Parts: sequence; C-alpha cells; structure tokens
Amino acid sequence: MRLSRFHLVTVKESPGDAEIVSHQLMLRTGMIRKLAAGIYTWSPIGLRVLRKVEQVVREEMDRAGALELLMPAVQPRELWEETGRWEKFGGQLLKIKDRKEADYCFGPTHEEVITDFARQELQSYKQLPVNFYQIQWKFRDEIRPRFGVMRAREFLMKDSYSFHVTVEDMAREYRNMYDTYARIFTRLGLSFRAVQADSGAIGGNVSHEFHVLAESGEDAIAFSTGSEYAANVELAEAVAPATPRPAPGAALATVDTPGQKTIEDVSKFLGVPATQTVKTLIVQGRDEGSLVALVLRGDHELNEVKASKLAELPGAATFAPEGAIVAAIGCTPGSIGPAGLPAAIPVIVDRAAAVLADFVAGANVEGKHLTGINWERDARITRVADLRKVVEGDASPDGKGTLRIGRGIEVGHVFQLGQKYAEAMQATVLDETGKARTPYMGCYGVGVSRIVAAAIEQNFDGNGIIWPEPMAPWRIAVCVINPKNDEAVRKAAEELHDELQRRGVEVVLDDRGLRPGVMFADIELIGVPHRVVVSARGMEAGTLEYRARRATEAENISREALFAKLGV
RNA sequence: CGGGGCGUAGCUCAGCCUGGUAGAGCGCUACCUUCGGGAGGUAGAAGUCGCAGGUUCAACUCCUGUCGCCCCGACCA
Repeated sequence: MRLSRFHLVTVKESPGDAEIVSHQLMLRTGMIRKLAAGIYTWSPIGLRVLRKVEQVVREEMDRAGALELLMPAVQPRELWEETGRWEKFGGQLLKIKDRKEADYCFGPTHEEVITDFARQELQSYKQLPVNFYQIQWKFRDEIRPRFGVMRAREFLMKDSYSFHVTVEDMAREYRNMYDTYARIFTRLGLSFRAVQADSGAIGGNVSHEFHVLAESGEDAIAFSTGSEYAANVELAEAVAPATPRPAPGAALATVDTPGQKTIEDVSKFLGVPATQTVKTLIVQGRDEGSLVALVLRGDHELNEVKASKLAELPGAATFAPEGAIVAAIGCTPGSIGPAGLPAAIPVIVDRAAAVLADFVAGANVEGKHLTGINWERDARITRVADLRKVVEGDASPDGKGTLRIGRGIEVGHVFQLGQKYAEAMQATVLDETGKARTPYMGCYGVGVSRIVAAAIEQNFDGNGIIWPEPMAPWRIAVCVINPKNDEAVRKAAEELHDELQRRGVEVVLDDRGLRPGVMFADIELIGVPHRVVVSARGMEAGTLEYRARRATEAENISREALFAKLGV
C-alpha cells in the first residue's frame, strides 16, 4: 500500500468531548467519525483494524467447529412477541415501521431469529449438536452511549448460538466456546480475564464474561493472585475468616460520643481501629413497615446485590427512613448498634463482623457508644451471611491466593441459555425414539468493534496507539526521507516495499513526501508496529534504520536482518 | 428520566456579561525558501454564528421555544 494513495487524515488535537484515550486516538487517527450519538463511520484505516479483529474471531470460530451464517438486521415484531421480548427488552430495542405501518425492530441480538431458523431447519437429533455464528452489526438504543465505539449504539458483534439434545452436551460446547474465546483474546495480544458473571433471572445457569483489563473499564472485577478465579465485584464471595471468634475479654461499657456519627469519627474519637468496630444498617424488611439490621465490620462496605438477595428483604436493599428508625429504636442512624435492638428486628451479621470480640458499636442511645461488646453475651445474631463488598487482600473464594480489584472492559460473554427460547418458540427435534425433544441452547457473544477500543486502552503511549501485531492496520511502514529530491532513495524505498509485499508482509510505504517529523508522528500515531527508514544517509552506509514502535532507539541493520526480524 | 454544560470556518476555541453587523491557532489552496522529529514567508479560499420565533433603529450577543451533542446520576444488563 502506498500511503500517497490511501486516505489518511490525522489531527493533532482531539475533540473536547472525547474522554478516554481510545476514543481520542481513534478520532485523531481518523479511524472513526461520528455521525450521531453512538453511531460511527469506520474510515479505511479504521476498517482495516476492525477486519483484522473480525478475521481472528472468524478463524477461531471456524476452528472450534462453528458454522458461519448471516441473519437479517431488521426483524419482524411477531417473532419478538413469541418470546415476550417486544415489551420486555425495553427502550434498548429500536422499533421501526415499514410503509404498511407494520412493526419491526433493528436487531439488538438474534435469539429469536436463530430459534426460528432452527425450528424450520432442525428436525432430527442427528443434526445436533450445531453451533451457528454470524458477525454482524447490532443496534441497541443505549440510554447513554459514550466513549466512542466502546459503548456505541451501533456495534459489530460476533454472536453464536448452539443447539444440543442434552444439558451435558450444552455444557461441553460451553466449555469449547470458553476455550475458543480465551484463544481469540490471546491471539489478539490482549491481557484479559474470564470472570464469573451473574446468572441473572434464569437461575442455575452458568455464565462467564471476558474482560480486557484496563483502568478505564466500566466494570470492577475481583481476581485472585493465586489462581484463575475472577468474578464481577458484585458477585465475588467474601469468605468467612479462618480464625474463630475469640472469647470475650472486656466488660461492656457505655461511653459518651457526642456528635460522633460516622465510623471514622468514632474510631478516631475513641482511638480504636475501624476493624474493631461494627456498623449497623437498618433497611426495610420484606413485610410492609418491618425493619432488618445488617451488621458489617466498620471498615467494610455493604454489597447491595448480595443484600438484595436475602430472604428477609423484599428483593432490594433500601435504607429505612430516619423517622421509622427513631420510632423503632429511639435514636438516629449514627448511634445504632447490634446490642439491645428490639426483638422484632432480625440481626443479619456479615461473616467478618461475626468473628469480632470486644468490639465497639452504637449504643442505640443518641450520642453514646458501647465498648467491649461480644456476640451472644451482649448482642443477638439472627444469622450470619455474606453481605459485604470484597476488598483488595481478601482471601480468594477458591482458597488459592488473595483477591485484587481491577477494572475491566467486557468484550465477550458466554451463556448457557437452556430451553428458554426453544420452548417459547416451540422448536423441537425428534430423538432416536421418535419423540419430540426441546433442544438446549447456548449463546456466545464477542464485541468486535469494542475490542478495537479496548486494545487501544491497553496499548498506547504519548505518541499514539501501539497495536498488537495481529490488529495493526499494517505490520511495517517504510518511510522515505525526501523522496521528491532524491530519485535513488525513492526507488530504493519502493523496491523494499515491493519485496516485503512479495514476502507476504503487510507493508505501507509512506511516499507522501512529508517532512520527516510529520511523517514519523503520523506513523507512530497510527501505531504501526515496525518502522524502517530509507534515506540517502542509510544508502551510503548500506543499512536501513529500523525501529519497533515500543523501542526508544532506532538501530541500523542490513536488509537481511530486517527480513529476519519480521520472520520472512 | 433528573441535574449540569456546550452548539461560532474542516478541527480546537475566543467574542456574548456591557447589542453596532465575525476573529485566532491548526488544517486546506498557490508560490518561494526549507528538508532526519509536528519548518518559515507571501497570497488566498472558507462561517445565513444549530434552528424558529420574539424584543430592538440594530441580535453571535438579550428573551422564549425547539433540535442536536457532551458530562454526572438514576435506569438497564
């Protein structure tokens, strides 16, 4: 490729509304241009990168035995009525009408269409298992699209759907896809983690998300230093402390703590570490007007997802209004503690708080706290539960290593769907006894366009993008110094470009004749992994100047050494 | 959906408070000089100031409405 014939438009300044580095760099390199909120044009250079990702995904899916097909982007309402999702999908579903006023939507996902395809195509168990995939543009009318193609409304996705006679076979394919995804992200040169995800409304089903690790990630994930364990922070289990609760050593005593409301205030005032205190949160119980006390160690935070799943709560953790607390307990939230709570209030204690002895908490009297509190002796425990958010340094739930908290960008999701869609849409196959059976399904998604942004978040420096080689628009750039004034140099560069191309290297020749500084800045900005400079100076010495994108210094090498570096 | 902000040249922005008929830098075009890390000069093209009303002798500027975009939150997964 000759850059003089390519459309490359770069800019020095990035638009003020681009917040994260991938968005800024994709705009500065001209990879994408916004048409409307969350809707982008992919320019020739952007598309080159997108196609690279797409190709890796396609190769690995093919290798895993999946079959590519292509489903319509526009889907009729009737299909969505069958699964109830025309209404349930909510505002993310972009609904459109045709000239006859008939309802359609622009596909945000394709469970309905594939299940419709399956019920027509699949008649016999002999056709199973089968895994269909497509790489296609989806549209989800996000409430707040942001960060460029990271969270766009229109985005390129690889989605696949597998069909199985048995649950066991569904699980086998799930594992196959899990491994395939790991291969895809490894090949793309990304640092990632497979993370346990919420099984959601369909209980018991298994689900994993694949996250690219990056500071700017929208999801917090907890992962073990000593094993493969990783989970969404909301789901990560905080295991019970290994050490048992010590025996009581101190007598219960009341102390005046005027105006000391927060744990920080109280621990500073009394000179007691926050880890020796507990906080008591009063939330609304399942029955109208009832209250429940949730007790956590002073330095821990409530995990609302875990709390909302407690049987004593109405399905959500909602703090009780102050008035109700004063009426039931006799003091405001700053002075509440587990000792001496009314018998009607269940006391659910977090695992870490339950092993404390001689601890400090509110006295349930305004402006007073108790010291030397001990469970059973001074305060009742209705039951112990996992209530808190995990923190850095917690033991990993699988017993290996400790947890670290990081941020991730979700680029893949694998899910065992079970029979939900096949049942709703009456898809069946005949088994070996001639009986109709409802197949089990799995579904698996990869955010192809999001991967491009995620890769940049993980690979950039002050000069621009540093593409992992498999995603780079070109593998090497041949830069010519002063091609206009020096015919011999220009010819030599073209010859080198042609030779690299003959050897199967994706090469771009920067023959635009720009000043060297501008040319180098552009080539670095667009993240080409290798660069070689052809100049009069080099020709005299009989060497080429080579520099890897991540290197700080260039080196003078022979033509053969260059080919060796590229492995050609 | 609630709160906040912004729409002025291809891009980044100033001008608006205090009304008098539009500017800078970058980019773009031509020419000259320059030519190994975002060169210098000369000349030039380019904006119905998001849109629609209103106030006024006069509106980019003030008022009302509207559309678009961005941020925070809630919502959704």
